[in-house]
Amino acid sequence: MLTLKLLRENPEFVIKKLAVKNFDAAAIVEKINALDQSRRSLQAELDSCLAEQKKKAALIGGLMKEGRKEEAEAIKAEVASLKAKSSELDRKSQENNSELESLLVLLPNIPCDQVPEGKGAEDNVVVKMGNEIPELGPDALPHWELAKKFDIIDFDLGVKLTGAGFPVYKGKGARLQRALINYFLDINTKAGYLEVEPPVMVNEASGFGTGQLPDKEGQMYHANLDNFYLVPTAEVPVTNIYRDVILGNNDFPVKMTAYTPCFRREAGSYGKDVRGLNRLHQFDKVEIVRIEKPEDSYAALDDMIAHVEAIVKSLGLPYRILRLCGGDMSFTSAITYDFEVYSAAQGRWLEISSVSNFESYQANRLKLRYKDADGKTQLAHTLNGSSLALPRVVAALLENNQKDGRIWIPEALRPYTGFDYID
RNA sequence: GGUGAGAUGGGUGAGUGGCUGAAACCACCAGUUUGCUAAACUGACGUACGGGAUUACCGUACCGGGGGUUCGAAUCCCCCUCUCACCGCCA
Repeated sequence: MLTLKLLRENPEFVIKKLAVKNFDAAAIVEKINALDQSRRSLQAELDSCLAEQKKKAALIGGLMKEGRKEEAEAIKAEVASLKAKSSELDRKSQENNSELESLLVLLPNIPCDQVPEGKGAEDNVVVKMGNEIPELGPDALPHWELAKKFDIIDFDLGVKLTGAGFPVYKGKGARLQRALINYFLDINTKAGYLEVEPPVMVNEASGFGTGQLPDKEGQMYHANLDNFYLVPTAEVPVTNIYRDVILGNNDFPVKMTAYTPCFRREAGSYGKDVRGLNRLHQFDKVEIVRIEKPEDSYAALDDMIAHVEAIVKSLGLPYRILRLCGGDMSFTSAITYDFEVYSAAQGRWLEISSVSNFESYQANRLKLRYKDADGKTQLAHTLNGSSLALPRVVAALLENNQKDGRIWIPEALRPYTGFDYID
């Protein structure tokens, strides 16, 4: 959520910036500011009415004790009429504020200055590329064929047990998953991220805190008997650790990492782009989350990007880093960098990480604040990124490293897998 | 699943109708004392919104959440949620 203060003090700025996200905010901003205005005047009126009510009611006890019954009764009558007035004002202001609130959540986060303009994926800017794209022979197979050939991932069995998008990893396939998770967690903790193992189901308040609810309700699996949601990413439980928290000025930086399975309904996405590991309903991901002071958040973002890049580099996968354009960014993000790896047999770039700074947008919803050096309470900044999401890493590893009838495991990973190749 | 107890500020915990935005203690913060540490003493110590000469100040709301009774509710009533304990079951 954007803050009312910003909208009130700098509406033109907000409108201009949201245009970068192709969002026409003019009408909403104007409405919000009108409602904000009435919110304040209603509250001022209500407060003074309540103050008078309170003062008068307090007199009654004393008058009764002194036996001045008639005076007491007179005041009672006055209070009664004040009460009628204040409850009417209260009703009005509640109505006003809930309308305000419902408009406020419609506004996406404003993109920061570096975000390029653009409509969609084709307008994203490639800021960096690394590692070589391998030359594969004409008999190279896509990963779903390789998975079958080596019997390491069984999509059909997943269909039997659950449904499409819930693969079963077997043998070296399963071991590879475990190796990648441990490898990523080890790198992250070495870089100072605290390892956290959170619940994979969250309550409604947590879903709201990070912005999945109410807008993306249909994208999460819902355990309706208990009203819990299966997490679509570790970002949700991990960031919510700091919901309703006021940090001290010296509690920074907060750096956390977590592995969780992620569950996504992916309602409405079908077709060839979702084949094999490209898009799943359940997948494994290691996430990093940071909470920073506003003045430090962009340095933290750079640090996270370098960190994720080092991991991708170490796996030897050809990668590129994209700065997403306004039209392709998420609702809540101020800036997002996507990491993609090249999956050679498919001939496609696959997104394996998304690193974002949310500035104070999430923090405002989460009520995540800190006391600055002057003792003032301010909203903190939140950031997160995948480091990394497994399935597409696996897809690219399988496809790019097929050679001589084997799939070769990158050096860095071998201590974790315990084998050098899959055959 | 059964039974019972409970939810008060960062923590422990007092408070059964007005003098309680809330005792006391602990923790935290600032200061004094001190060779250092510790201890002792002094002071400050919730959040949000609003008003305002916009760091002093004032008002209102908040004692799990919602509703009700009353001139007045942390305190009485109703509903909901959650937590804990014991029993049963169980990785």
